This record gives sequence, C-alpha cells and structure tokens, in this order.
Amino acid sequence: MEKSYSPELFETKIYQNWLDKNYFTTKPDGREHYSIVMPPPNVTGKAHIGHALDNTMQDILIRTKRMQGFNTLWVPGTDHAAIATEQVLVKDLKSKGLDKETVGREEFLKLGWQWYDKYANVICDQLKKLGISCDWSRQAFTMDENLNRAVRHVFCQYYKEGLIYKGKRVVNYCPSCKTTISDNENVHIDQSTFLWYIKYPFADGSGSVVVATTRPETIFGDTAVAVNPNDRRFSDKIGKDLILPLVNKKIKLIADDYCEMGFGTGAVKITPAHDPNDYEIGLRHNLDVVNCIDHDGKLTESAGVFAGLDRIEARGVIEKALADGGYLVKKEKYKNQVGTCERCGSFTEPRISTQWFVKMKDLVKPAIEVVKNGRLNFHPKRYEKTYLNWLENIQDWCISRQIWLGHRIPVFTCLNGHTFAAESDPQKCPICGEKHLEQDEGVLDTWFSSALWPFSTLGYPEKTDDLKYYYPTSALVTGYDIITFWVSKMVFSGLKFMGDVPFKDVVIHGLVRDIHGVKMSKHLGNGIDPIDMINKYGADALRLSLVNGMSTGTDVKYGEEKAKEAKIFINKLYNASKFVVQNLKDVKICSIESLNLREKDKWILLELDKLIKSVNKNIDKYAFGVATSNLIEFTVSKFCDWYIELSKVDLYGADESNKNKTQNVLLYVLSNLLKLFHPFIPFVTEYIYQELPNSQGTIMLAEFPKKVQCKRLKNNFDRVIEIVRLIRNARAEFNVPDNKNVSIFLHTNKKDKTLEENLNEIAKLAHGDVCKLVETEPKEKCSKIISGEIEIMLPMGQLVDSQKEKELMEKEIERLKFEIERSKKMLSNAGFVAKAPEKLINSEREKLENNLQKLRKIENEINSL
RNA sequence: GGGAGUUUAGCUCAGCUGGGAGAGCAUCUGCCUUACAAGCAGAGGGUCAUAGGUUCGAGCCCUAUAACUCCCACCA
Repeated sequence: MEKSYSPELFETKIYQNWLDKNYFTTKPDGREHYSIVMPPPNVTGKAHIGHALDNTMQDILIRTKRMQGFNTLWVPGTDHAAIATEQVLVKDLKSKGLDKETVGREEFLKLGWQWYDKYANVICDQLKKLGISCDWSRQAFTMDENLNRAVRHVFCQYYKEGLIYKGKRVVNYCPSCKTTISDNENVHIDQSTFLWYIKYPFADGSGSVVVATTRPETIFGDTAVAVNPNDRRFSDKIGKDLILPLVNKKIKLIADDYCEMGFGTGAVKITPAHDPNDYEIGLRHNLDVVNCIDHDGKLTESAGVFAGLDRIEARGVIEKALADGGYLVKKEKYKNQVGTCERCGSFTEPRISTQWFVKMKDLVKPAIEVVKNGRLNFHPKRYEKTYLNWLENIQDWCISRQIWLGHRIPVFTCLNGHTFAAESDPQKCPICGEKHLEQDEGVLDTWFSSALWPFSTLGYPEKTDDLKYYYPTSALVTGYDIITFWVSKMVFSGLKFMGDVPFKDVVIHGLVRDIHGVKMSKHLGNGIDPIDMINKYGADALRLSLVNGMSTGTDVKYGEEKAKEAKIFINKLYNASKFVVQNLKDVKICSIESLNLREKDKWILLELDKLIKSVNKNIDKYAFGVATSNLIEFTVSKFCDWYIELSKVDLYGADESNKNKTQNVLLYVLSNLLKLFHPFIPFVTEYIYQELPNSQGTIMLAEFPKKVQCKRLKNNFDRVIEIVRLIRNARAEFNVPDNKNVSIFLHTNKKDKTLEENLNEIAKLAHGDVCKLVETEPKEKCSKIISGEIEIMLPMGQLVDSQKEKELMEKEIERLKFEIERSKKMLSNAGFVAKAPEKLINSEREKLENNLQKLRKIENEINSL
C-alpha cells in the first residue's frame, strides 16, 4: 500500500477497471430485481453539487443491493431542456447577427442537434468521476428516437381518449423566452409597487367610479369595470356606461361576485386578455377580449399613440398621461406578488392564447389513490402532503410551447381542415386522403417526455423484456423541489400507460446550500464545484461529506471544510487498514468461529455485529447519514482506538497462537467494515480490499454483511475499558504525562478472568510499565481508584499531591451523594414504583446499592489519608 | 390566504415507539507511543425557543406564543 492516502492515484484506474469488467451492466435474469432510473440532468448543463448528492444516494442504494445479490439496474440519461437550450442558441445566433426566422426551422434544429451532440457526454463524464455504478450502455436522452416514439404514442393515446384538447386560455407567457410556461415554472416573487387609483367617468356625465389597479398599463385591454352585486354604493349604477380613460371607449359597469367590497375602492377594472380571473369574468359577462400586450411584451395598436412601448416602460408613461388627463386620483405604496419566469427571471405576462392542454382531473385520481393506500411511499412521509396537495388542486396541464427544439406536437391538419394526431409522420389525411398536411407549430413541454422516463427508457411502447422485468422500478431519488414538476407526472403517466406505479419508494433529499444556508447560485458565486472537490479531496471524500450526518428531506449546508474533514477520516481508515495489512503477512487464515476467542475479540465482534445490523437497517430506511455516522464512530472509537491498540500486544508479542487469533480478528473486522463502507466510499474500499489476503475479485460483488458469523459473543470487556479510562483520568488529573510509565496494581476479592486475561492490555493502553493483580496493597504510596469490585492502585509517588488527591475524592463523594439522593427520591416515589417498568426500577435499586458501596469505600479511604 | 419545516454546546447538527442530554468542528491541557501530528490521551461547555398541560417521569406527546425557512395560491 502507498504510504499515505492519495485518491488521485487510484480512483480513475479503479473506475476504468469496473467499466472494463462490465460490472455495471445487467440484463433480466432469475433473480429479484432492484432498479432505479436516474433523474436526468440537463444535457447541456454542468454537474453541480446537487447532482453529486442525488447520484451518490442512488449509488449507495444500487451498490448495497448489488452486494446483497439483487439484479440491479440503474439507468442513466439526460434531459433535452428545450427552452434553456433554445435560448442559448438564439443568443448565439444573435451574436452572429442572425435570428431564428432567417435561419429557418430545419436549420435551427440541426444546430440544436449539433449542440446536443457536443454536450452529450459532458455531464455524464463528470458524474463518472463520482464513481457511480449505473449501466452506461443504456444511457438515454429524452430526445432519443425511441423516446420520441413513446412521446408520440402517449400523445396519440391521450388524444384518442379526448384527454388532450386545444383551448383558449390565459396562460403564463415569458416575453423574453417568447414562450408559454406552465404554472409550475412561473415563480411568484414579492415586489414593492403601487396601487394606482384611476377615475373612470360615467358616459352620461353623472360622476365617476374610481378603480384601484397595480397594472395601469393594461388599461387599453379593459372591457368592463366590475363591482360586487351586494355593494350598495354602486347598486343603482350597474349597467351604465363608463368612459375608458385615454381610449375614450365606452365600457360597462358590471356586477360580479369576484369583487370584494372591502378591497381598494370596491371597483376593479376587467382586462380579460391579461388576467385569468378577468378572463373568467369576461366569459360570464360576454365581454370583448382586447389584447393590449403583444408577444414581445410591447403595447399593441389598441394602445393608440402608446403602441410599441415596452410594458414596463409604459407604466410610467401611462401614469403621467393619466395624471395629465386628470384621471389619476392617487397612488399609494403596495406590496404584492408577481410571476416571474423560472429560467430567465423576467416578469411573466398572463396572456390569452390558444394552447394544447391535458385534462388532469381524472388522470390524476389514481395517482392520489396509490399514495393514500400505500402502494407508493414518500421518504420522509411528510412530502406526501406536498404531492397530494398539488394533485388535489390540479389545473389542466398546458403542454404546448412556442419554441422549435423538443418533441413537436404530432397533430396534423389537411387542406380540407381535418385535424388528427399521428404516431408516425403521415403521408395523407386519414379522413379525406389529402396529401398536403401541416403539422402543428408547437413543441411539447419538456416534462411531457420526462413524465415517461421510468418506462420510456426501458423500451416503451414496445413490450420489452426489460420493461417486464425492471418495471416498476424500486426507488426514485430526487429533491423536494421537483415533486410537483416531475414526480407527480411520472406517477400518473406510469399508472395510465403501464398500469402500475413507476416506483415504489420516492426518496426525497433537500437542496445543497452553502455553509450559511444560502442557495448556491452563479450569481452569488457561492457555488461549490463538485469536480473541484473531487480533484482536491477525492470522490470518496466528496460522497461521504455529502451524505454523512444528512437526514432525508432536509437541506444540507455544505462547505469545503466538510470535504476536508471527510478526507481526514478516510485517511484514518486508510492508515488503519495499512496497519492491518502490514501485520497480516504471515497470517494463517481460519474462520472466526473456529478460534478460541478472548474477551477483547468477542467485544469487537459484538460491536461489529451491532454495526452491521444498524447499517443494514438505516440503509433500508434511507437514513444514510445515520449509517455513515455509525460506521465512522465504529471505525474510530471502537476499531482504531481500542482493538487496533490492543492488538499490538499480540502482534508484537511472542505468543504465536494469540498473534494468529488477533490477525484473524483484525482481518475479519476490517473486511466486513470495508464491505459495509463500500456503497458510500467505493474507491478506497476497493483499493484496500484488493490488498487483503482473503479478497476474491471485486468488493463490488462481495456479499454485503448481514451479521457476524459467530455465536457466543457475550463478554465483560467493557470493564477493562472502564479501568483504562479511570487510570488515564487519574494520570491526567495528577499531571502524569503519557511518556512517563507508572506501575498499575489491581486488587479484587473475587476471581476475575477478564482482568487476568487483559493485564498486558491494560498496561499497554494506560501507559503502565507493568500491570499486576495483587493480594495486598503494595508498600509504595499509592493513589487509589475504586471501580466497582476492583481497586486500582497507582504508585505515582512524589508525583501525587495528596491535597489534590483529597480534593478529587471529595468531588467524587459529592457526586455519589447526589446520585444516591436522586435514586432514593425516585424509589420513594409511590407512583414510580407502582407504574414504571420493573426493569427500570431494578436497575435503579442496583445503582443505589452500588453507589452506596462506593461511597463507603471512598469515605474509608479519605479517612485513612 | 393555505400548508410544511426548523428552533438542543461558541458553530454545524444527531437524539428511532417518553425512562438519567450526544457527535463533529472550535476552545483548553498533556503527549512526536514503530497505522495515522491529516494523529493520540484528557478536560471545560447546554433552564433542549417561551408559557401552560398530560404523565410516576417530557428534548420527545398535547395546546398556545414567538422567531426564522420553504412550498403552494388568481385579491385588483
């Protein structure tokens, strides 16, 4: 083994070896399956720390299950992220003085594919550095031809069943991305703005109505003013004409329940083309729909002289015009929320347009059902609420986008006006035979294809063996931010087209934030590049640092320090392993059970057994953070601090039989520990495993430990640990430095095999030149410590300050008295004695007895001083 | 407006169905002991947000309050 832990020396090599040996690829067989589909990152993106977390968690599951003997499949892939990519391409064209239209759709799509091809493997290559064990031979892309087949199949199925319709709606529109976006992608942010109070005079000159609005620039789209039907202030005026300021058009004062009497002035302007509520009101009252903002976000000709103004600039201009005309009553500060585009951040514009929709109400019912009846489980469970809440209030899904990249809507119209959907490009109209067909201009929402991911990647719509064997998948691992976007869509799609849930467990993790809890962003420059971390600390350190101590569903605060710490720990594991390996050169390997085990061996094996059970349990619960803390705690505080230190007595001693026992136990514990650690830190565990004398093949395919293969592990070794601790404490209290050896004398009235067996060990760990059991007190002046039946005597001679000794004893007496009081109080509580479990009462009585005994001994001691 | 989460040591967080408050980092002390100074040994440090309640017993359960965070929602 190399002298020190240097992941850069072996990580890449090991990964290549795994790939070469095809350890990640799999196909259906007779075993039980365990499958995961990777949430596809954007193909043009860079791996960020969130991907690292997401994929590490999946890899932990896959590696564990693989070692447990399952047929494990992990399908990797990428998403085409149409809007984002199109934006980049448009910008690129612009820099060359071109635009989409001049290039043309066909050419533009070619550019798109060039772009996708260029990036196809960038992010996946980055993810490979993490060590993830997915089946790269199945790498998918949401724009792949077979995925397109799935998309069109599903679309046509919906279409046939009347679940897809084309409709006029007010939808969110991003004037910067120039496309419709779904409600999900429309993020509301708080803004400080104003409420403008505008006077709308009655046409007959009988006064006016004042309306309050946050959007004066939409005045040109007003086709009515509404008040509440129960509002007395207006009851005699309903139905009268008003003059629309600046436009001088007549509009009606109408009554509609939507208006709240208490808000603003009680009157609200109605702009059906630019507000979903107003649109509904417009339908009820049969109002005109006037578009006053176009697809560039500029005022239309309906704004007369103001036409062509940008909607945001227009606000000030209109305000001035209104003021000049005497229409502006007042303007007051106001806080509200506005929609912004998730991608580009610009204000979205509710705009009336014709779009394609999927009817959601019925589609979603089974998706609600499976969560309620437990066929699909969220971890942690509380995220079921997010999911259910969204599905129960579902609106129809706007699936059309006005861009060119992506899956084009497979709807065609012939010259005779027949419209139909087709799975493959048709030659003629199926109704009239007309050959001249026009395809719908729009493309589908990216999520339309991602919704099919768990089965489209397995071959759908073909009924493949993969699909039969690996579907439904076992778990989906993703962030909570994507539950409504994606998880819900996969669930109803899976249920609809496969007749079963797409996965049984949804494992939710949080966002990775910076060390102060702030969301990482390019803008703030607080992002941490996972590839940097890998280069500096190794992939294992990155993985461990992301997962250790995390709890599912909660945000992770992450700083470089954590990777550093993780590397320090792995270094410790590495060094411990190096120690073991170096001392196994002459080992005669035999089964643990065949050895005549000593107390200390049983002790570490029992601890290992507890660890194995806890790791298994916590991986099953997706509590990876608990599993790693337990692993680390065992490694450092049990294996390194105690067993390895104890082992030196035998390894450097003369007794061959004891040496061999120790060697075998070391080997057994270490190889089990490595296996348990492997899903979390795959590289270093593989590296070390290959150095072990009993390793066979890769650790990846070794059996994941279920329990220690040995019975009768009960032991009393904790007593030895306790004694060592007491001696160390005493030494520290009396300022006896570690490099000064002191003899250790133990006295007990009972025969104590554990002690007899471990005298050398105690001497070694407590820095004694010798450790002896004695019948009587030695002649030297000793400091005495009581541990139950055992008296520990340390002849520290002149090092000991008897005053100090007395103080310590008094302190101990204080403590004991306090404890005794406490026990007495509890035991004299009638309620406690009557109702508490017997076990607890007994242990309390025992404690009291012990403490009383100790107290007597120490009091004797202090008196004799 | 609706919903969820958080509040425990100086910092970051564990604490599973209620039975004597934990870890890591940081701080202090001693040690270069032949796996590891990226280390070892020891120590200090907490009214478990607040107020009530249930219970023999509450960090944990119930009720209210406060602060912070997030998600959802069409109040002009």
